[in-house]
Amino acid sequence: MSTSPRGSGRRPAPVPRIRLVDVAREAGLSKTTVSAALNGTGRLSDAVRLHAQETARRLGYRPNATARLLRAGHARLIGYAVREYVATPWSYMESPYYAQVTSATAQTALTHGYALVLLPTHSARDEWADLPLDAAVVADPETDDPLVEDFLAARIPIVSDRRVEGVPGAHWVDIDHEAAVRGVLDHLEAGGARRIGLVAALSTSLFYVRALEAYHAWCAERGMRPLVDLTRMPGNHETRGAIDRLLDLPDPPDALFVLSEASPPLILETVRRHGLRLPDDLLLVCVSEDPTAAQTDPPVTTLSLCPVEIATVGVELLIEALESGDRTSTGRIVETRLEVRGTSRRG
Amino acid sequence: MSTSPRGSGRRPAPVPRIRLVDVAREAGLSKTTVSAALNGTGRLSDAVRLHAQETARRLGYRPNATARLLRAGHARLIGYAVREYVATPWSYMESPYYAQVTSATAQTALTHGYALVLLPTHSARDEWADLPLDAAVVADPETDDPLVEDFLAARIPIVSDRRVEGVPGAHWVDIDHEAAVRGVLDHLEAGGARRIGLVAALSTSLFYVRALEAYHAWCAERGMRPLVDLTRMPGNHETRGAIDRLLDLPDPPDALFVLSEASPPLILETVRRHGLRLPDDLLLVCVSEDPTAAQTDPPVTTLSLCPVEIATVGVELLIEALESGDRTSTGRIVETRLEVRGTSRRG
DNA sequence: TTGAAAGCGGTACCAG
DNA sequence: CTGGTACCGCTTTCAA
Repeated sequence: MSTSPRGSGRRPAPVPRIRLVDVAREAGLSKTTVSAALNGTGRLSDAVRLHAQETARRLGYRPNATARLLRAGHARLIGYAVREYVATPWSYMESPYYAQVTSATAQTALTHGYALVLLPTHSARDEWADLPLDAAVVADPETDDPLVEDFLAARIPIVSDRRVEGVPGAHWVDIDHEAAVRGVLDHLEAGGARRIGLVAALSTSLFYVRALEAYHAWCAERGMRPLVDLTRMPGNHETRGAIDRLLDLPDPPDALFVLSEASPPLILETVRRHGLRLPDDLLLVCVSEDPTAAQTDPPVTTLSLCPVEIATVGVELLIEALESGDRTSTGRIVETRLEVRGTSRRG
Repeated sequence: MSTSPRGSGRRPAPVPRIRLVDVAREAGLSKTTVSAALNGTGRLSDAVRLHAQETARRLGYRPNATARLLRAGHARLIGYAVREYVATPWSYMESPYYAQVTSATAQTALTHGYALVLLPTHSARDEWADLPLDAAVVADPETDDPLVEDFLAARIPIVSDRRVEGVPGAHWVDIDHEAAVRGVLDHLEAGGARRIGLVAALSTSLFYVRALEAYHAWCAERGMRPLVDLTRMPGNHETRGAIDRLLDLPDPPDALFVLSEASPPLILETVRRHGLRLPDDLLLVCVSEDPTAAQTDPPVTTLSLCPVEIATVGVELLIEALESGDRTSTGRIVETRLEVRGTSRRG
């Protein structure tokens, strides 16, 4: 009989969970009527509606989400993966930058009625193939990222923070790296810097690559000798080593532009060990989203890559495409923001 | 006809997505056979299997995740919400503590084949009722948290980091607050502290409440005069104000135990503005998961609340319960860890 | 105003 | 070795 406990499953299955039919039977109504009563649809008499609702409540009925989704044809779920940032599969969360990207992504998705599913950094197809994703956000994809290609092949629209033109279903947000770097260098130059040292991570990350190019171009235009120290990885420890090397040079820089994400107060401490005062002896600008930058003495000037804007714009682009069903690629450039504070402002 | 494009949906619906039947028809086979071929189940001839697979590949077939889930009866999805930490709905991500809880939760879930869905801090039932959650992790629930009650009513097992005994479907991990606080105080006393000042946030959070109780009890046992400064909220700014007040006292403490999460290098800077050297003039222990604590000079002694262990144990408890179908409450106490570093070690 | 029945897209029995 | 068919739980015509 169809009323027998379903699924001769391997479990004891204490209470086989109340289904719509169970409520219907108990209430002496049909599935249809109960469904309509519970969803506020259809035209039912108040008495019947109330009776159905009451019965459902009494039995502790909860609709099966999966069944609804199957019917609805979408899950209102968006996948979220951070690529390339790969100390460990989830370490990106401890970076202020990604913390902001992640929370803003979740927030924006939510306001549009979508929930975010966290995907691991190294996710193969089978990690998400069983998830009913409507769309995906891929932060910092690699070039020809297989994850991206899989999503696209599955006709799951994506958004990434890397400009990609003309790929159907692929949307993007990006920043103008060159303008950002030049903005900082111009600012330092205006503050009196004659020799600007750059600390970056030796990474395939497009951000570093493009920023370095912009730096070299900017220096060349002025006949300024470039002065770069590349760490092998981002992070506090390596960054401090790089700063030490630069400041120990016989001809040390009078300004520092630190691209590799490091803790602002720690950078301050590192500089001070060399007996330098900021901003008098050295101008300093860091790329950082760490709010402590504003709380040190003096506060640290930072270049913000605007993770919140990137995430917000990206998700909106994505959802717009999703809900219009339009797979033509869209994209936007987001502005970076130079927060001028004490370490780069003299007098 | 059943072959007509489904769903006279309001969208243009460019390519109505390939279904299993489409592949079957194209391959001249039945749904069953194609399904078996693709899933590696059943006993099929190699020729047929290959043909089915090839056809599926050629048409770009992707199984519908929702339909599979409906059949499977579970979604392998775990909801994740952080409560009570409520500057803004997602701000917890910027705290090192929660960053670690979150990533460890995701990691552990993943290794057991579950994905994590981010739920907003203030989520009402309708925010997740349509999500096919198998279980949920609720970090820092409030007392009688409605979210918890909703999950339980929906027969969705949960785990939280608050001890709760005997509630079916509710599992927990917790730390021994009293032992943790006493451990720190004993350590400071052994280092020569005669008067230990405490900085905590005025919060309903159980952690602060229990820690304060333990502190007062410990002081009473020794006839030591308690010295507490409560900030209204956790965070760097308020914490520094509290430290300033304590150190400006006519009879200032010779040791500080900072419970309210604040950036270790910033705390160091604050103390130094009072002309104090660490650890000679002042011993310092902070509750913090911030890795920069180990990188300052001197490095800062911290009490770690072990977010990674809490998350790992919690998720394992949860999944064990989930997969055994056993709703009897389980729980575990996790040890905290005192990382003794330069600011509390003299000589 | 109510209910029967047809799907949503797969999977897994069995019978052939 | 293969395919018909029931079914997962719900929503939505459509007919009564």
